[in-house]
Amino acid sequence: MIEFRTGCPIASTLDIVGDRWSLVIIRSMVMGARSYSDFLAMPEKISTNILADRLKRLEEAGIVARRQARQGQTRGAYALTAKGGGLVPALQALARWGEAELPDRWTSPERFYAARPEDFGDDSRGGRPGR
Amino acid sequence: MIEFRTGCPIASTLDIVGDRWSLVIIRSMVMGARSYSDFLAMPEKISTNILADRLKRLEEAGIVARRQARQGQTRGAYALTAKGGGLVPALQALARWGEAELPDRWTSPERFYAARPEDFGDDSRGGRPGR
DNA sequence: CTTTTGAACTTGCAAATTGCAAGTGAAAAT
DNA sequence: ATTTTCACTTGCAATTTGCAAGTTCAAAAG
Repeated sequence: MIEFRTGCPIASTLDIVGDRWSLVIIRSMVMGARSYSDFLAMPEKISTNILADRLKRLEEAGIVARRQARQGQTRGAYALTAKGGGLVPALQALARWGEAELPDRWTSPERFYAARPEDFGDDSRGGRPGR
Repeated sequence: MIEFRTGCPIASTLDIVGDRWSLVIIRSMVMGARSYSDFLAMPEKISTNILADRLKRLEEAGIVARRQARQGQTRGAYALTAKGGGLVPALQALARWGEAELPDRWTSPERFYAARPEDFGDDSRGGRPGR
């Protein structure tokens, strides 16, 4: 069980995703990452134990869902839930700040800023936008 | 010197403010906290060594400025710079997510959502809005 | 069908970060 | 002049992070 410092919505949100890796993982999911190896391939080079732990915590928090490995599927894939998709605006705001205030950062691809919370969750079959 | 994991603007922003306390401190500054003891009085109960360290790092990052203790002033006060004010939208997005998705969180006061980046920085004498 | 491969974790430990409690030193208050 | 308060610093213990090896199990290869 996760311990909230106070009832403050900001502090509480950070109690869930305010560590060194969670938002980086979620960013990659917004950009299309689905599998464990997709996350291990992130340029930031997360280590495997931390990744496994973060995925578990994010799943427990209802931000990420392990999609059932159905017939014909290779292994379980991860997806952002609707709740997780709700973090998209926060991620975009952090990205804008980084691009505006820090020198020499990458420019986020257009599809990142085009992402909307509604693009995620609800096991929406029928066309994810991103490629 | 701060080490960036990659050139990703999100990861880099988190390399600066993505620890357990920095954004909580900045939230309190948006809400009007100015002095060391204001921060120690936060409901989240930060410990003094962490607070001193975070203020130093945020100052080095240009997010917070130590206002000179001039004649007639009590002791040095801290203020958000324009660069720091740029984080307001990210904070508001995090707050909205917390209020929408986490049960029983506090409702942020109206002035928090009313805050705008331009309210901060540039040693703006002549009327801070808050209060 | 047996072996190999590779993706998805686990485990063990060292290093770094965080948190608590107790100082310290200079300015303010009395 | 002495006490109190504010703004830190210091010394550990506890937690978290990171690295390097395993381990497991399904699927592909032989």
